[in-house]
Amino acid sequence: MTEQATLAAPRWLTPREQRAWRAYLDMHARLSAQLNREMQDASGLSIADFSVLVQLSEHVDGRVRVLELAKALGWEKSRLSHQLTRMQQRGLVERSNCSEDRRGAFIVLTDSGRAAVEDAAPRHVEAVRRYLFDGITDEQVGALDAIAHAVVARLDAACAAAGPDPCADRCADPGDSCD
Amino acid sequence: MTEQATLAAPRWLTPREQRAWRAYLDMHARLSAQLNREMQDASGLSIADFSVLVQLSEHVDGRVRVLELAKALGWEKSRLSHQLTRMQQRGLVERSNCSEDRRGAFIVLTDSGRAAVEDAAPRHVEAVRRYLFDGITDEQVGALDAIAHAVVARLDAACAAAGPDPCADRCADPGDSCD
DNA sequence: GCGTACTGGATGACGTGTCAACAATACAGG
DNA sequence: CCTGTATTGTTGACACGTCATCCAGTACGC
Repeated sequence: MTEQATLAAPRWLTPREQRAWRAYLDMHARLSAQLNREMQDASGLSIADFSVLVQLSEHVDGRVRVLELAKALGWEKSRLSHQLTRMQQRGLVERSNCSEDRRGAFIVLTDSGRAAVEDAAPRHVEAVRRYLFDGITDEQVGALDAIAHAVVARLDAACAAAGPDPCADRCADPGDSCD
Repeated sequence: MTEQATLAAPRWLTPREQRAWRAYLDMHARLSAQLNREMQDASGLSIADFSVLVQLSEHVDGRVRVLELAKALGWEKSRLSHQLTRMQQRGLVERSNCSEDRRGAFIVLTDSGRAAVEDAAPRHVEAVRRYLFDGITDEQVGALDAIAHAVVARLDAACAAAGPDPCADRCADPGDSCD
């Protein structure tokens, strides 16, 4: 930023760190925009649509409870609910009620939804490879993984420290999100 | 994903790559959510607000043309315009017209905006350090930087290849975004 | 000067994300 | 059984992003 802080000398980032941080932000913004755009153009799906469809397609019967889905994706239930509403309107999924627990709902993958995800997946993998993995070394893949796990561990720790109870919505680990 | 593709054997990610990719997605989702939440709680600003304010505060007179700002942030002009509208309503910035080019507009940092960014910055840096840099080695900082630059270079290349003209809106490099 | 093309910027529509509140059901204890 | 509490899921309000479009003003060829 501009000048030294008002009190308690904030440890500003070193030039190295600043450079890495800015590069990281830039990378993510552009990479995610590009992946989204390509998927939208090629298959009419957003990355969010795709992630949901992938989860559903990995359940044999293509039928999952909402909260289970939310946990698998690492999303808040409200976010998922909105997303499902939109996807339902486009015929990608359906809701069906659950007889064992009448509060609950099953989300069901439609044929159209299955077709969409199967069409989109190979293209998406190619894109991820093209922009990311084809451009970095095997060592860098390892570094990326290590960094990501380290950061997630720190977030988990902060979450647990802040208050064991309330974090429930966002502290779940995403089983696996896509690809 | 689930099974092999319909045609032209898509090169699926290796387990290593899958693991890294998922970890990366998870890290980014959670890190950005956390940084956003902390800034919102502590200073009432979003990361987007903050980025704009930082840019403005780095111009001596706190007065920048919209397109220049958009280029510095690496944002589309429309996104910036919406953002500025919201920020103006909250008194963080003002718009003033430009006499040299009567289409144009200057964006001016208000006192309130300056106070907000100066309050938020040290806390934000601390958070970035706490969740990211304090948890990784110096080597990993280098790796992160290298990876990010490699990816951005590939995106630039794709952008240039696709058509030198139309990419204009999103191909600009962000001068520096925050911290 | 005049028509045409380009530029700077705003706007509206719509998809997306967060938070807070809510409804309905489940369940535990008295 | 009845009452309080926790859980499942939806909704509404609002911030944010993208795309397509529009408008005013500038620039440029003639």
